[in-house]
Amino acid sequence: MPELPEVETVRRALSAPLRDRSLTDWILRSSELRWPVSIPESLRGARLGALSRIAKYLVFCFESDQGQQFLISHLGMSGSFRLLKEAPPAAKHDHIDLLFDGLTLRYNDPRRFGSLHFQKPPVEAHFLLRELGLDALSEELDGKYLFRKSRGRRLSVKDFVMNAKILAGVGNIYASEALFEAKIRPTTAAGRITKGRYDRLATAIQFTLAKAIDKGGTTLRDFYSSDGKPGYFAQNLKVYDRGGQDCVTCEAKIRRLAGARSTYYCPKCQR
DNA sequence: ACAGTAACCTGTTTGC
DNA sequence: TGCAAACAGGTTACTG
Repeated sequence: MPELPEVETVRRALSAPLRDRSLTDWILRSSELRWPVSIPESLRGARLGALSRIAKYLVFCFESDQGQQFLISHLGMSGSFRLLKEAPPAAKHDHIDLLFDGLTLRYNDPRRFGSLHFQKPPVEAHFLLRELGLDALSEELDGKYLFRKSRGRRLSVKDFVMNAKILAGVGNIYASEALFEAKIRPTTAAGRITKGRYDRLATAIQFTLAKAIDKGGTTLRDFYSSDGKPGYFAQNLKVYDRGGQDCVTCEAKIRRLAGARSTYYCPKCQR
């Protein structure tokens, strides 16, 4: 169940091995993902150029004599890409194989909340990307941006930073973690937070995401990168999934708020 | 425009 | 042990 650092980890694992390889064929065992998948015939033989990331989307840029074409993929809650030298028989939920010369890229997704779309340039015109706010790691992100966007808004600051139209790439784990770093109570209305605190929050978001990427992401249950490695940031989580445990910096106990998505915070450090 | 909720799915954990 | 409920890292669509 990947957030931005996990998607970036996957991107890094796939980029070098797949770059410049040609897509020779594909196997579509099930097209029933979040949206129906269909792979255009024009992609056959196309060479993979850059593999980039926009928020939690992986963007594969293919080049051929037909020009550029993009594969836009999202892992949803349970999607994963495995890179295989010799592909074993497909297992349950192995929906799609993309066959490159010498390597198989296999997409598995039990819950089928993930997606694959194909798009001609400009890639950012795609309906899933069109309305995204700033990427959470963008150099343009600062306290001023968050402060300006939040004026008059009554939703919680946690829901505010998780809103992809405002800030794209921050999910439930890293929202809680960044708010702890910034010492901000997650339930505070976004519109009532000062500029100075948003300065701290912008810094905390980027710091937290960067550290998680350094550790290869967070493996709580089932996240594994495309080379089979887990992420090691779970050991660095300060509040997420730590309800009832001691705060790492004071004597208070971490609280968990149940809701559509659980929120964790320290009632003493975060005011 | 905004806020809140339901919906899309399967698998695992928790509680009775 | 069995069964049901709750929960899981995401996002869109719908409602008021």
